[in-house]
Amino acid sequence: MKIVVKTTYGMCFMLRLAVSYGDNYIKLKEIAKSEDIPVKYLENIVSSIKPSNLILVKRGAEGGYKLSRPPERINLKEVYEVLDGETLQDALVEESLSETLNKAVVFDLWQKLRLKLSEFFESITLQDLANDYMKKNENKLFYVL
Amino acid sequence: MKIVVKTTYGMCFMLRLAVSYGDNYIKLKEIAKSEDIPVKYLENIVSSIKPSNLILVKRGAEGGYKLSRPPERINLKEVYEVLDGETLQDALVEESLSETLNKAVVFDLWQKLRLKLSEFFESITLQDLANDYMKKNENKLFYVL
DNA sequence: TTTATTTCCTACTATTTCTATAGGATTAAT
DNA sequence: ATTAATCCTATAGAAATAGTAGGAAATAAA
Repeated sequence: MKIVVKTTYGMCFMLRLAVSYGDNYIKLKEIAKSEDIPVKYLENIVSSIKPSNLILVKRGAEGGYKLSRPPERINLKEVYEVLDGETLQDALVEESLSETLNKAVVFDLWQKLRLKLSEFFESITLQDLANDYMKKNENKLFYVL
Repeated sequence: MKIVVKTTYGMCFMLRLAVSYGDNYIKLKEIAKSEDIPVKYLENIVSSIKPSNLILVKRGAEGGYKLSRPPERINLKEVYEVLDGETLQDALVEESLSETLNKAVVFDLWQKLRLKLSEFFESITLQDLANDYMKKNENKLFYVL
């Protein structure tokens, strides 16, 4: 069970939009550069975020992205689910496997696990992450001085 | 984030040993058959479980496997970690990614998630699973009659 | 209206991981 | 000895991951 790079990149992107909430549209290229993410790869990732309506887009020159809602009203479950491609409710299940009694028990276990994950992500908002970011940034500045 | 088939198969195998705890050594072939798992694949999986010392092996004719401890003294964290190949503590992290401030925040998030997963698995024993199995089996028999 | 800039879309590719399969070596009971 | 089981190494096809590439469409500014 792994968190793939795509999910980390996507979460970083959303975090950046959260930190900059209230500003103008943020350019993808800018984020890719400061976060050290391949531009073209981030484009792919963001294109998978768009259908969720979590972000607003402005195309063309001086375009970019911003959150469609205040970060305190976006929880990480929404973000995670769109990045991971499936809802946490349905995830983890292997449809292809035959049903035996043991497997049924184990699938029930995976179901409980899913619920835990769901609760975890739902309990955190993008604003919480942004706050963590601010805190880390302060510490960083402190050590530089 | 997905649970791979190997983990499901491995958990089924351990559950079967838990249900049969107290009996003689159980043959892999037998488990593979009743659980509808490819024999050779299960051999591979079990060979990755062995180093954990969660199971005892008897080679040769009339050989097989059994749990090395009572199922109520084996928690699923131990089982999961050996199946997944790494400890939940260290899992999920992408070493290769460069460190930016955003990534640091997101990695902290993954760390918290790890902790949740760890707690979840640690709170359940193989005996708990075996009890679930028994319960399901009773219901099944009930409906057959 | 042209140019520069930015997102959007489709396709491709290399690498890794997953899911097995194959064949035989080793071990132990009968 | 024979049979039955685990053990070991190697291989291979399929799928997912992590990107790359090239240009089309949209928009702002000159």
